[in-house]
Amino acid sequence: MLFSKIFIPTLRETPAEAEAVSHILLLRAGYVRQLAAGLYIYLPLAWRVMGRINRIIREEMGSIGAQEISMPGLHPADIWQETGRWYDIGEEMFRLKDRGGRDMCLGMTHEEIITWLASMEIRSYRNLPQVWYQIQTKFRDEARPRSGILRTREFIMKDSYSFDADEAGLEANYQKHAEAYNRIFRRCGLKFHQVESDPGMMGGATAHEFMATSPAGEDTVVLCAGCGYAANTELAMSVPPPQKLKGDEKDTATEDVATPDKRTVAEVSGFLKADPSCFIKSLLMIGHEGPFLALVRGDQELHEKKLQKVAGNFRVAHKDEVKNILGVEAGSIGPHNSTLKKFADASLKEGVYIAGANREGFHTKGIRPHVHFEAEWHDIHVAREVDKCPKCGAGIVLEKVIEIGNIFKLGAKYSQPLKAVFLDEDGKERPVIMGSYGIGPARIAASAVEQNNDKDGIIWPQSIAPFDVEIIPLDTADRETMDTTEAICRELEKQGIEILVDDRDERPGVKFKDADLIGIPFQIIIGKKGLKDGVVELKQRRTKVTERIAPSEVVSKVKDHLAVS
RNA sequence: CGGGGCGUAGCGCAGCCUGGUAGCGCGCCUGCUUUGGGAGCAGGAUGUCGGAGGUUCGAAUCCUCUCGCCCCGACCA
Repeated sequence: MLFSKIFIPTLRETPAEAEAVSHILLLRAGYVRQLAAGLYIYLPLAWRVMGRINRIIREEMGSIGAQEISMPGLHPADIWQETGRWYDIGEEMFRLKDRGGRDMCLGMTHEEIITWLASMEIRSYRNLPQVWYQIQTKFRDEARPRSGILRTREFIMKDSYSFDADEAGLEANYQKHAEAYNRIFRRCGLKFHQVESDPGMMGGATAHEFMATSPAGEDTVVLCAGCGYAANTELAMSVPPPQKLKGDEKDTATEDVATPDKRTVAEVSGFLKADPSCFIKSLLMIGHEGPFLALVRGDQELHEKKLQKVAGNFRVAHKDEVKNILGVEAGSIGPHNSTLKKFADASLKEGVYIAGANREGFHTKGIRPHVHFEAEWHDIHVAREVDKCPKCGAGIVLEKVIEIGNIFKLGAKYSQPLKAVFLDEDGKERPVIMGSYGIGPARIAASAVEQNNDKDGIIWPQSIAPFDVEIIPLDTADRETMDTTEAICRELEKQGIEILVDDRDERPGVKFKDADLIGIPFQIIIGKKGLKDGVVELKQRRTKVTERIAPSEVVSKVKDHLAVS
């Protein structure tokens, strides 16, 4: 491919709206352009990258027996009404009416549609198992699209769905997908983790996410080097360090102390000269069944999602509600002498604590769990790096990550309402057991850029680079330079290696800068200087290491490099 | 949806506070020179100052409304 014939609008300066590294580089290197918030146009280079990623996905999906199909992006509402998601999902679903006034929506995922298909076509256990997938556009009216192509309102997703007769079959398909996903992300050159995740609204018991390491990520995972425990912080357990007592705590008696104008844990902690871990943070929440207290240790933060899982939907009480319900300001709440229902972090099961006295300007010392208050105990704190692994006690590490794939065991969650049933060997009708499995190819691309770049631009992993090699003839008017370029080009193409030739009549500096920015892993630089010595230069984008070699040897050298990378 | 920021030439920005003929750099076009890391010189083109309304003799600048984009948070099947 000739540079002059492919549209690569590189930018010298960074567009103001870009913040994330991948966003900046994909814009600057001429890969994408933004149409509106969360809507992107993929230019030729980006589309080639997507093509390579999707090819890897197709190969690996094929290897586990998945069959590619294609489903509409426009859906009738009634199927979504049958599963209830038409009503459960709010503004995130794009809804519209057709000319006949029928309710429609743009598909944000395809469980409903594929289950409808299964309900129509699968009759017998003999038809099972099936694994169907597609690489197709999804629509989600995100509250806040962000970070370039990382979170968009329209995006391509590889989604597959497994149909089995029983749980054992699901387990097998789930494992196959997990293995295929590991191969896909490894082949795409990503650093990633497979972690336990919250099944959330997808339903089902088991779910894992595939997370690419990146500071631009929206999620955080907890990783244990000791035993391999890995989980999204939304559900990751962790054991906090022991409480730091001063040693002068009294046995059982509680005592109120004046703490004028001190509200936050930090303020009271400094005032009373006690470590934050000696405090109970009490937060008033409004749940479906009325107000309740959430309790965490003073040195910890409450994880609202974890609490939601055990307490149901809730919201933080407003200032005036705190005053009305408890009679004191937020800084003076305590768990003792309160009759409200309480959810407490498990770390509060033991120890002696200071908490708000439930009267203005005072805190109570000497509060003991079980003695002075009872609660429902759960891990509801935000994991920190000072915490220990819940499985093996070793230290844990927190990492920012981008979600690039997920796998869910759905069970009968969709097959039941949509009546996707089959007759088993005994002639008994049973719901199909399902799993659903997603990958975001654009997020793979963005993650690859996030993980592989330097001050000069992108450094693509070989497997998903838009081209394998960029050839840079420095003087396009020079006969020998162009003859050599064409000869090398022909040989490389014969080997199935994809090449971009910068045939533009530009100064060498411009070509070098653009080549580094675009990030094709190898550059072959052909200039008069080198040809005088009978050599061309083979440069690795990542290391900037340059080898001077004879034109006749370039092809085999490139093949050597491609083989190892 | 809550909080913050920004909309001025293709891109990056200044001008706004304190109203008075809209500027700079890069890019673009022409010519000459140059040709191994975003060239030099000379000449040139380019603006509904996001939009609407208002104040004023006069608005990019002040006021009101509105649209869009970005960031933080909430949300995220």
